[in-house]
Amino acid sequence: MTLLTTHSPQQRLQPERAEPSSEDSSPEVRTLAERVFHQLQDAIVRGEIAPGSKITEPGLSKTYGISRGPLREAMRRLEAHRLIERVPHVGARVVQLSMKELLELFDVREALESMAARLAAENMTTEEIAGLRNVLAVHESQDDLKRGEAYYQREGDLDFHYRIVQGSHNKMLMNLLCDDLYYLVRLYRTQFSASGSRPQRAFVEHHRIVDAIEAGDAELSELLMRRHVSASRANVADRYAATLEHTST
Amino acid sequence: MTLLTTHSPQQRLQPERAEPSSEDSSPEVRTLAERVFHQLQDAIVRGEIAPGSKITEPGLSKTYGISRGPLREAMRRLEAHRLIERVPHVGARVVQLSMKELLELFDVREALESMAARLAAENMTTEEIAGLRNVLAVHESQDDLKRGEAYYQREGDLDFHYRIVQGSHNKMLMNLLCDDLYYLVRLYRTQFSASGSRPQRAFVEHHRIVDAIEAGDAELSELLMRRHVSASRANVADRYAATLEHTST
DNA sequence: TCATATCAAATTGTCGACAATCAGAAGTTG
DNA sequence: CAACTTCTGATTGTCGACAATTTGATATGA
Repeated sequence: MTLLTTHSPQQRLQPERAEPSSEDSSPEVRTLAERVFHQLQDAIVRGEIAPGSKITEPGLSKTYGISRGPLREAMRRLEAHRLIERVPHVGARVVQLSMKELLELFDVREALESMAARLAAENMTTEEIAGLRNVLAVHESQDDLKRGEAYYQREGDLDFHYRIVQGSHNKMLMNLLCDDLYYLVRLYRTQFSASGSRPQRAFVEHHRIVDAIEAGDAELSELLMRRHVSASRANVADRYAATLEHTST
Repeated sequence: MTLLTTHSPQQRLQPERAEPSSEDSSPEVRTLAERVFHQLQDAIVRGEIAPGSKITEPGLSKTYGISRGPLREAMRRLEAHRLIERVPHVGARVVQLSMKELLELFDVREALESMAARLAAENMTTEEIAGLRNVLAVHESQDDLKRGEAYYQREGDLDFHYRIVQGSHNKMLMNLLCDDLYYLVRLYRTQFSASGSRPQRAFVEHHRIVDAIEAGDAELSELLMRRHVSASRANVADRYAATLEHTST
């Protein structure tokens, strides 16, 4: 399923673009380093490269058919995004997640996303709010169809948070959350594979948040988003504690 | 007190460096790419490389006496830290700051540092708190000596915030604030060179925050830190507005 | 048998050279 | 004289090769 883009000696930047799903060519795929960065990012987040596994430059170089130069630049970017860990003269491996770090990530998200919700209540346009409501509608209908299924709920949930961050109109916040942390969130979700969680309650919370944003109530938006993330964190922590007790007892 | 690990038996580059201020050799200077990354980071933050100026690979390569390979990796890291901006096939330039982005940075700091203060109140050890108080003492004595002077107050202020973030014992928070944002804060301070600000009031606020942390009052610590950062932001915004009116009127 | 020292294979770090692309100067034409 | 085209110079992107370092395996000794 991994679409291998054969180098295409001709065809520099044909205006034809058909793939709607693969978004690896929209922003910056004019260089090999950028392309392999996005490919590796996807592969890691999807779990196609095992977490904790060592990745070697000659190996990847051969796999992706490029030289080690651009590859190393891509790895440097992955390192900066905390998706891989490197040790000089030793090598790199896909980041390995601990429950402690996952909870740390939730704390950071709570801080940043509550701020995002506050700013969104102040700055979001009516069009953006409409789009946000639409996301909730799609989200909900899909949940009607397949209620236990968590996959679509997954992306829908991220899409919801994503749009609120965009609505903050704060570029720095957008970069931090969307470019850095959300990839980590996806990684954690695939690694702790299940962690499906409280869909109904999350729905209600999402709606309340949008209501507050639409009303322009910055304080309430912030508070609700803080609680929403905090509840997710508590849910994950509880499940983890239950797992521990279950195995030990 | 930064432990210098003298490695280099050959020592190709500068045989001796006596600068006590340059702390470029503590964590990871085993490779040229790491070294030039820290050197460039310092040079940019200090304003030695003009903001907005275009930086060219052959130029830097010659300046630092290394090949373009490691240099490009260093630049990729600088790009990830938002200290330079790159355009494929065109070039890179030192980031140019706008007041809008500075205010955005303050919003992000407000969110993250208030969370850090909350966690610090819960997790900081007595030794760490003692160190924090010591920073305030040094801070204050220097202010007694040279009250108008803002330079030492500068670093002292950052040191204060730095230690609280460390005290949160949240690695992700530490990385985000200390490795990414604080370099941006320094850069903004040198670019908006003055922005000396309300030292007395900041002193009081710092003390109150430490009091709350020492008392283990997480909620209060968070609130005070939020107000502290918010006040700094307002101060900068006011000065900027005044500057605008002054020039236009 | 276990511990230590030596060594070899593989991997990472670095370099110089070539190809692709862009920005600006020069020239041409209406 | 202005606008467009062409071209040249420089810069960026990519590659393959060499040097430096690490890891694990082998051999040696107590």
